[in-house]
Amino acid sequence: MELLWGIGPKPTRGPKQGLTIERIVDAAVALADAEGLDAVAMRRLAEALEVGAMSLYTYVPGKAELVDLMLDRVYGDQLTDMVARSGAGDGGWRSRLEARARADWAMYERHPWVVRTAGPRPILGPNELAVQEATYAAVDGIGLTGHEMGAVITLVAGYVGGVARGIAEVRAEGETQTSEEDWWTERSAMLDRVFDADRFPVSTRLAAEGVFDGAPDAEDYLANEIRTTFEFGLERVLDGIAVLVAERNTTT
Amino acid sequence: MELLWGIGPKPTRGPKQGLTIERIVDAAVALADAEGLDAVAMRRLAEALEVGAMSLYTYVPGKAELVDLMLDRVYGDQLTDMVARSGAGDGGWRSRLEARARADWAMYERHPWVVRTAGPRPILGPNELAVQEATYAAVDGIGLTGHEMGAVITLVAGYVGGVARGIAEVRAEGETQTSEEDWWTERSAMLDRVFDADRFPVSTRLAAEGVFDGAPDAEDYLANEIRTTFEFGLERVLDGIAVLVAERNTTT
DNA sequence: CACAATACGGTACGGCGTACGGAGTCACAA
DNA sequence: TTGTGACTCCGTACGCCGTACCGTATTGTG
Repeated sequence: MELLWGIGPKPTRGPKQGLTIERIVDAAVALADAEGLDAVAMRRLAEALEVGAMSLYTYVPGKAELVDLMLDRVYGDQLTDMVARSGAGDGGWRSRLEARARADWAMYERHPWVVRTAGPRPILGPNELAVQEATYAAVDGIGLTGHEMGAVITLVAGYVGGVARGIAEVRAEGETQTSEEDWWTERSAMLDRVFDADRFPVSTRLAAEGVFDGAPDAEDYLANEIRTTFEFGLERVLDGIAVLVAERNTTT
Repeated sequence: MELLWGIGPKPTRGPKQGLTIERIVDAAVALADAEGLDAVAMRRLAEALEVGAMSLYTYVPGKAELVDLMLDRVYGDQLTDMVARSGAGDGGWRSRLEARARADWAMYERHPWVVRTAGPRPILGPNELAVQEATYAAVDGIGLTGHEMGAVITLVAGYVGGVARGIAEVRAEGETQTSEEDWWTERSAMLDRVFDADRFPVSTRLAAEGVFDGAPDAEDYLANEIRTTFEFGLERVLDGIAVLVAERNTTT
């Protein structure tokens, strides 16, 4: 996809283009941020840009490519995010990798629609490659083989993406109307009717301990809990990697 | 969603129903397995079941609910998978949790479309709850608080889901035609033109080491590598949890 | 100044989910 | 026994979607 890199022959003959790919992608990202990925329809996007629907196809071959561009765009945001944090973090691989994971997480928080794209496939866009490079650099020179480095970043990226994905729905539920309160009471009434303490002993005990509470109302309380869960898991992941790193450095 | 639990008033007045929800969900899952989630369209599904398109709405209120049912269905498969493995594994929390993760992984391998559903939200279906119960039970009684148990399973589930999601595209690419070979040579030619060794030093070195090779052809080689990466990350995750468990058990 | 190349965008096609309403089928009350 | 109302099945249609096609307007070049 040479569009991503902004290369390719530029025409001289015809009329000027009234838009730029950049503006289109910006508008698309804004639309997705505001109203979700489904809102990014060619007609709606064109309307937002005040052009005809089909005009967009002058800039972009199809919607799939547009989504690719959107993804590489938000990777770019992540890059600036990383350099902003990099000033403080110079503590070693752990803090570097942690910063990377947190930048990833911030991206998912800012752009929840990313998890809904049909798999952040290897787009090979400039920003994606830059992020990947930075991630590899974070675990470079600490005694791991190349394959291990690859596996480690897959691990971290997988974890962050997985939690983000798992959490997206909770956030999404919050955004639907249905007045939140009603939904939960209805739901839990349903659960009560069906929940069998004998079949689910551990869950029952944990519910009694209040582990599953705190979901109704209280938006930022919920957000806080999500963040806590994320941080907790991240520490475990990094601990696990630390075990490997220590092993490699003593065995050698 | 009382459909999931098979409760609710059953009518006596009208004609018999010619289908069952079970048959519909089975067909839908088969369709998704064979041709992907997009192939599960109400008309196509109805055609496969040899009924009119709108008849399905007698059984299911809408497509979203159908997808929920499909998800709880594959959770059910996972359950049988788990009891099959449980005979061997009785080594402690680690092997229990490992078995859970592997069952999850097997589900994603058997039903790649699961990662494409709009967030495996808390459906609260019977099978999902059973799986959750089993997962909680795996980490029960090892010295963790309720919240920690929750965070641990979020961690594991997030990791597995994340890697499955990250991997889905590679698998998907393999299934598209475009003759695989051409795609890669074209892609890498593109990359060569654009890849700047100065901007991406670490990636360049790793590429030279051959870390990124092995992607063309060789389907089961690739599958093997994916599995290796998954297993590797899983070990790290479990190591990280082990650190926590050890800490809790000595501090106490 | 003519011409070729390009941008713009209206119309239209096939596909999606599903609202609506009519026709046929069955259990039960009268 | 028969009427009635609940229920199933499903054809039609509506409003979305992505996008193929093509006419028209605009531009730089020979």
